[in-house]
Amino acid sequence: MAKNFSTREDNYSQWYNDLVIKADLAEYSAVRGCMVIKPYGFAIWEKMQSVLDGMFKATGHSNAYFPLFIPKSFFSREASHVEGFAKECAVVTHYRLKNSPDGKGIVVDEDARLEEEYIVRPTSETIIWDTYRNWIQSYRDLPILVNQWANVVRWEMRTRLFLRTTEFLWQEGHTAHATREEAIAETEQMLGIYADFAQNWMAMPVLQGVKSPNERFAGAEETYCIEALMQDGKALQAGTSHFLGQNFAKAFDVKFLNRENKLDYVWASSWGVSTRLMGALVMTHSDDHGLVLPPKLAPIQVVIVPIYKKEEELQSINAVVLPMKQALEKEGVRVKYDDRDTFTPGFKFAEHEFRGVPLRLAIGPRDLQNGTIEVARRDTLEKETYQMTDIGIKVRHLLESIQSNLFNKALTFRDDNTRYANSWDEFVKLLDEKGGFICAHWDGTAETEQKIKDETKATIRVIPLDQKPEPGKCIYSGAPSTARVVFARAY
RNA sequence: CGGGGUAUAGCGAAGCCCGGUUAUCGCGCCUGCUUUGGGAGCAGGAGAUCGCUGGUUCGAAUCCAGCUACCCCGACCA
Repeated sequence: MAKNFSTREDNYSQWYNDLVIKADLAEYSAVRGCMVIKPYGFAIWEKMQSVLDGMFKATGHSNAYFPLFIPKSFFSREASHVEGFAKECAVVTHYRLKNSPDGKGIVVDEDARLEEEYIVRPTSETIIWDTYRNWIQSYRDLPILVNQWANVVRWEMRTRLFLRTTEFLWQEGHTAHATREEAIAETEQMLGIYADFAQNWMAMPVLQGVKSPNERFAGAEETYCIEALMQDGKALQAGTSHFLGQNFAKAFDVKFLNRENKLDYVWASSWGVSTRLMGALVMTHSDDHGLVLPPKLAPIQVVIVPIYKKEEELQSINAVVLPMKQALEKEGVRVKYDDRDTFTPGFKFAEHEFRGVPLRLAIGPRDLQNGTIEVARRDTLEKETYQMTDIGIKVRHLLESIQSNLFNKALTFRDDNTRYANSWDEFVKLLDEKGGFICAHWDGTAETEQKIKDETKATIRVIPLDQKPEPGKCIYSGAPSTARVVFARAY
């Protein structure tokens, strides 16, 4: 499997593509820019979904579902929203096909043109706020805390598996509140949930903060984000949470009577993470031997490989493994017993390694004799032979150890690749030679940010929430600045 | 949309310049035997309208024209 597999050093983006395809996460489809997420890849996404969904429910949110199609007119209601998405919308114009007059194939029936064209949702704020108008009359109807799991379409010019596909899967939360403070609190709470998920489940350290006006969501007053650093030194936005102010309430005329019996517009938030997280997961931990998965999200946490020559040997191995597997499963460990007789042990080792299974247990005649089992961990590639007794406890400890090791490794990497620049020359040099996060002073203007982007391709990834006040001068304009922001080249 | 490239078996390639029987190789796939503690070996076998359409020719994967699709680089982006 890992034969003819690129290394990170050699060609990072080739390495990423090879990995996604050869680890069986996804493949290209017949549709340009759209991928097929394969069962193994989808199992990871399902795990992410179920954990996040639990977190949303635990904070009082409910799931609902809104239409895939959005009337074109809805989009023009909120000016900056249209501007942000107009260039990447797929549009439905007809609702019928007919046999081609020349008898060859099938054509669009021009008589079946839609009165009003539909946009395939690139995001659902407009249809949802049009709906909320009917749901909200009084402060007693608030807050509305709704999430939907859905697919969206954004017609990107260039696509990459998981990181940027024309159609992708995500969740989008849309909440409505009686006060500004409450909406902001919701926005920040969800950012916290994303950070928690990224760090404690994906083992991926993230910076939390807000976007500069240039990078803000179309229609938001403030965009919060979690930002991660990939192994090639490029930043990846892993999740966003928007404080929408009253922009959509005003655009869709959503008002409520407050406690003082006065009409007011509703305050809003929206927040989302997508299948892009899969790309983030791959690029955070994987190595030149293939995928590396944090145990908490791995579809298979432990694989057991029997080693035998004769059928009788397999029988005696089964007698030990099957009860052990059951015991592990009882403790909540996801175990696969790979007893396929059509592949050699060596092949299975390589395959599970490539697919990122955190722990591999191998057991053969020698182990049976000695009461031992060979344990190999994917993150360090270390192999060790343990006594069979109490293997359940050891496995659980090892899984925990792998989970925290992956996080610590990624954190060390990020720390090693976070640097300070105090002059323009230094900034450009660091960017070109090292990449990574660069903390620097910025004068706070969109013009300066744009110029920096034009000249270096670096953008302000995040203005950290825990930003420390520090007087300084903007690296580009020299104008005074009160604190550093984080720059990087990004996906 | 601009610039560059590619299209031959499930995948990756050779053949094309210089037209000539049955289109070649590796991986993968199928069958059998031997194997099995890091990607097994041997033997046999299946699998291709050479991207599409038309032209030149006795004869086209190969030459010519048109079309289509995909990839890479740039402008847009979670």
